[in-house]
Amino acid sequence: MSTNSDEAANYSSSKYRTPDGAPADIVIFTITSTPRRTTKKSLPNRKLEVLLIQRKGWPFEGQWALPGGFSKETETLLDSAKRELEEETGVKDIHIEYFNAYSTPGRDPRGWIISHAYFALVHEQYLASRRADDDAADVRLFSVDEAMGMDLAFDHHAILADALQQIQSKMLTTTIARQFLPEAFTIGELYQVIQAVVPSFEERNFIRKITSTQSRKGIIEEVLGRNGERLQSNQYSQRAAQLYRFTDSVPRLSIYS
Amino acid sequence: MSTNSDEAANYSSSKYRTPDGAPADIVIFTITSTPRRTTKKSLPNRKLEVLLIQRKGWPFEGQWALPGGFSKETETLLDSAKRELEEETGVKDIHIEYFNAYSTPGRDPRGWIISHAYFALVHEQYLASRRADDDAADVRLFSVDEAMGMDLAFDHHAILADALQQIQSKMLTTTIARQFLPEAFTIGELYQVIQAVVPSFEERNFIRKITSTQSRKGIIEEVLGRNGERLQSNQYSQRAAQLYRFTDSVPRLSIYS
DNA sequence: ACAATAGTGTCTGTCAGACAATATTGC
DNA sequence: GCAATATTGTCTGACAGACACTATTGT
Repeated sequence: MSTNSDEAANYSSSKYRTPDGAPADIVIFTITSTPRRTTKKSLPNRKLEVLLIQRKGWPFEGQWALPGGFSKETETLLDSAKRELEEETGVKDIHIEYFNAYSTPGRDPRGWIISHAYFALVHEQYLASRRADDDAADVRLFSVDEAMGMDLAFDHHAILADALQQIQSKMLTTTIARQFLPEAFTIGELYQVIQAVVPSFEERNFIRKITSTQSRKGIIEEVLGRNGERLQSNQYSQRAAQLYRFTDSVPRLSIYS
Repeated sequence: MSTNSDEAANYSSSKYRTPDGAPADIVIFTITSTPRRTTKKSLPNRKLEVLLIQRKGWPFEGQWALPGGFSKETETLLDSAKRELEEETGVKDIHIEYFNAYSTPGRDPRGWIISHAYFALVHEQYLASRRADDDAADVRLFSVDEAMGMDLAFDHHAILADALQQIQSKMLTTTIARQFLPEAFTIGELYQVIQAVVPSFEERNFIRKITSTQSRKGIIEEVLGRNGERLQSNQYSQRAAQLYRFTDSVPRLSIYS
């Protein structure tokens, strides 16, 4: 009876056509804040942005594309995506999530290449250095609206569209909003983050629902100081606002109950 | 300036290690009904089952595994998965959905093989022929509980576990229950299907919530005959029950509203 | 009559949605 | 005082959750 390695050697001698690569592409989202021009303290304008790179070589030379790179045999796709993310942004240990694979024949002129798409959520402070060298760079943040209107390389337009749908859905059904916020935040900030990702979101009694509705009360909690006093912030307003943090509770949703 | 094909030819001469295949594996779920032994009409027992095949050759010869097969350069992964699904079950045009990729190095002794996992939901009537030749077959339905306790080939245990989590989540947040039900069904049947997939689901006032709660009323509707009379069924009960069908409305859930 | 499922009555406390009103405080 | 945001008051109709109760009909 033959050993495994014999069989493997035997197997690999087959002449099936095999893929020419398995890259991971990453849709890196961030929310940028720009102060409003008012005489009083006010909430900043927040905008959902996505990081694109300008391609240097064939194919699609000069066009903007999602950052990505070929994965290696010795790593998982997630490792590959994380590596790429760190190369582009300099940060690691960031929320990153797989969402789809793209395999339409001919999608990549280099050959049979199935791309694996991740999205990552990065706090804007981590991208501060990037934003300094802004105009002439080959790595830039674009507003999502703008990016959706561009002629991106490969099928990256479709990938971006899918990623956007993902993040919008997850923004409303999970607590990923925390990825764009500091540990302690005000209700106003949270509301803005949700609206930056899902512009159609509107909830008149937001503060009331999230703080005093029994069924939703669990997802955030008041931040208390060491003496049990409630910590507040007046960073964005004259009147100080209560600070909250996300709890560890995982919301469960159902259309049937 | 060189043409694209020149560049492609030039590019493909690179000697990067490339994957040895990109298979699609499919977790095929169905819900089987077995009549209860009662003297009166009664609802059947429903059980969530998954289709497994017994491997014929190296590697993992003799072990049970998820059905799957290598995709080709000329098809998308979805096409490949659909083809495989039809080969195993004889049915097509069935709900099939991508949910993850598996790329841990060494997961497949045949080489560097990234597997793409789909789940499919098949109405039990389509698998009726399979169930005839039951015991000695190399293709069989297992209850999910049983399958989760087996030593499956490759990392198929993890894939199955992920698929189960997916389908449970989607059962409660989307209308995939329709895939396991006839066009017109009773509330009792719907309740059973949900419970077959999510055993912990329990909703005392189920009929009331789903039929008369304003916010949920849209997802199913009464089935009416040609004269506007309400159609009922007494297949499973002495007292006839109103028939319902799913509407086309897509439920939107949010933890913030 | 009875088993098995289908569906309604009723009650209490909570929530949703709308909008007005008040609170706070740097400028 | 004013602007800008934060937070509470108040009201009505709808819903949630619990449980008891009635309805239907083949066997």
